[in-house]
Amino acid sequence: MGQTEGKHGSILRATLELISEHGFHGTSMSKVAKKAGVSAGIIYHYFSNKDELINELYIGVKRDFSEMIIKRLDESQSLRKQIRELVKSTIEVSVRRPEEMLFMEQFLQSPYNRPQIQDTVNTYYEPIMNVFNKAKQEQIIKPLPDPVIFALTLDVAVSLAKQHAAGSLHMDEELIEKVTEACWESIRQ
Amino acid sequence: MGQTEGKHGSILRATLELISEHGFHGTSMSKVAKKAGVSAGIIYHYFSNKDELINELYIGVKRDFSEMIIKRLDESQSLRKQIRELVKSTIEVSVRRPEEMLFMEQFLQSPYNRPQIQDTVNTYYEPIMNVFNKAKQEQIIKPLPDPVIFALTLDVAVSLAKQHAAGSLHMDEELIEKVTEACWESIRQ
Amino acid sequence: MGQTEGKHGSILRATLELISEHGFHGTSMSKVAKKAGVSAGIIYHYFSNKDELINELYIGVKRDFSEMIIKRLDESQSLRKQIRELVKSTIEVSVRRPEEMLFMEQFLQSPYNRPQIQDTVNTYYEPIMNVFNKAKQEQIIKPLPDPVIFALTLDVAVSLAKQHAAGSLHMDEELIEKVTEACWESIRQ
Amino acid sequence: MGQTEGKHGSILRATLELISEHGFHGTSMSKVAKKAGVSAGIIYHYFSNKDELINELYIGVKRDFSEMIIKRLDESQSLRKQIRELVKSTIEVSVRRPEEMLFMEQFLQSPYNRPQIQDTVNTYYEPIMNVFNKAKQEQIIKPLPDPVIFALTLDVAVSLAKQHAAGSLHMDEELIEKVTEACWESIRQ
DNA sequence: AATGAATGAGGGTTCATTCAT
DNA sequence: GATGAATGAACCCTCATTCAT
Repeated sequence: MGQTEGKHGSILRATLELISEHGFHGTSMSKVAKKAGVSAGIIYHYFSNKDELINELYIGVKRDFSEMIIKRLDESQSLRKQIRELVKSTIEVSVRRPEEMLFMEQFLQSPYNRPQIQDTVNTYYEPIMNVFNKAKQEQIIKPLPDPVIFALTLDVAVSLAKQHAAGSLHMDEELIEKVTEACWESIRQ
Repeated sequence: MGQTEGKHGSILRATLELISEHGFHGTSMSKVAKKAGVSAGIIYHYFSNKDELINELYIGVKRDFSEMIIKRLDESQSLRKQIRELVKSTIEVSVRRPEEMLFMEQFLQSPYNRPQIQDTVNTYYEPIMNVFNKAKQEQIIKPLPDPVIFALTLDVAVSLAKQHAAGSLHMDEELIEKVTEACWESIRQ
Repeated sequence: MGQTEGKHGSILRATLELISEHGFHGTSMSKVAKKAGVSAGIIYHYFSNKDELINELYIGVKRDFSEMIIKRLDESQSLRKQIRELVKSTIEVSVRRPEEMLFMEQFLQSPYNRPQIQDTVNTYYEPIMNVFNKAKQEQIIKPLPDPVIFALTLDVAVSLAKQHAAGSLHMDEELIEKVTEACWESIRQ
Repeated sequence: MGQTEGKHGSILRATLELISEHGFHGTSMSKVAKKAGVSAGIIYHYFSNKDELINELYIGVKRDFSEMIIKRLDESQSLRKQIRELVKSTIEVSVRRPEEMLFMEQFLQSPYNRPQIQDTVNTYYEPIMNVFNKAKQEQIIKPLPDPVIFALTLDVAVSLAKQHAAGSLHMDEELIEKVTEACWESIRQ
């Protein structure tokens, strides 16, 4: 792993794994170094400090997630189908990548989360926002504020993926379909 | 504050405020002591260690929340009305008590959260669970697993309260009504 | 126990038991209070501080031991018999009272042990010293300095009792007899 | 001192000096750091915690002592001479290295002393045990249990060195010779 | 005489960060 | 680029002692 992605990547990956498993509290720079197979000092060559390491990780993970979800969008389809696809993709991606998902959830509740970071990250989600906004304009879904639309769809998706990761719920294809339907019904006009 | 509730209460309150504002990482026992207006040592007279302090705080807050929500239930009303009331109450309580809400959200993502704690806490929510389960039996709402029903209703409520607290959304009475309606439509049969 | 000996005695006894079992490090004033069944504060009514508590305990135990040993002396017997009796008594008393013995051994190696304490305590052992000194004058035993004579007899006795308490050696009557003989042979003229 | 032996050695030496002078209670990690001329944190780079630091120190000192004593053994000599040499060496080494000797005595009476440590340390003393055991087999000394033989010889030696270090006895060459003779007579057949 | 809440210094230990090599 | 020894502040917690009641 360390060979193909370089030290920069090894450090990010080690940080991700440690935080997703042991939380921010249990993730010291020296543990990151050990897990990444590098010296403690070299981390500061690639990242100016712990804050930047974690912020960069968060932004990268967020971009990866948005890309994976956007990649599945098919603009030739109806907005209704596109929105349902967004919900489904979010669940599936979050279930398939539990470490990244758990890390993002922890980040949101941590002091590392600053408004400026969210501003950066939100730009990645603009294509997704656009789908919802178009649907709002065409009066296909309810005229609710963006954060509410998100809470009713994508936040629900992540919430379920978290329970799947915790083992308290098994998200199979059938259940994903049903949940997607439920989310859709909450926002449809 | 310290005068009316005693040191035990001052310590819990100081802990709540610090964690809701600066997170677990930024909440040291000495800061708790300073904020509570007591010496560092006396905390260990009331709580055997930091874990117990935080667990006791969490359990207490969780009980308060469940009581405030359950208090509003009126069993003489239709299950549909009761469920909508549950969603509304959860939003309103979470909006009215942002510190407690943020603390609980942080707790869930922290290493302090252990299964045994959730077992304890879940008993407080049984009356709420019962409403949903009766509605499922009477085929008023969809036959989805409990965690899914929760994700589509109460989790959405907290998610919105969090955005309200962050200032990225203003939850007024009208919006609460609309959201309640949306949540209801996601689970209705 | 607490009833018959009073608080003063309960505190001393609790201190003895705690130190013999857990050492000085593991013996806090609050543990002493709990074990003695008294409040932490009252200890300072009977003893001005921890040092005095421990010193008083040491001096008392030392006096008890010396008395038990001296009580068995029979001045009508030969000096040879008297000296053998001293060794035997020391072993037997130390084996029968392991807590006191272990406490004294710990005390000697602790910072509580100050020359002035030993001066006090040595007066209790004067009758014992006198037996050895008379034997030296009558050239029954070797003309070695007092501390050497003690090391070859009473210190050996305590050393064996310590091993007995640790379980690495069982001191029965037969072995005590043999050891007494060995000690005697080391100092006899 | 720190320059020639490195920080690892400075820390061990500082620990030894502090414990021999002020006991375990008076030896905090920060005092060790100050005396060793290092920061408090670096100690944990060389030793995983206080226990390991002290255990490693004890084992090292014990090995040094056993080596110094064993080095003087001459197997070509009679067992009687060898045993007398063991007693003499033990006294001399203990007198020459009072800090190490006092540290070892404190260690034995401390909670750091665990059976496993003694097992490790006892292997260093096997060559010494063998001399006594051969003498027992050849019926040169009494058939007493090993711990008793030790109490009558090596323990006496340490006991005398302790008094020498305390200033209550001066062990010169002539006295060492006499004591060696006395010890020998206590165990000879 | 007696309680036990309260203090605050000090305990062992961890950790982000730096810097000589 | 890379190492890992080194720092020192901060962490959680314990404890002898005091004092209002």
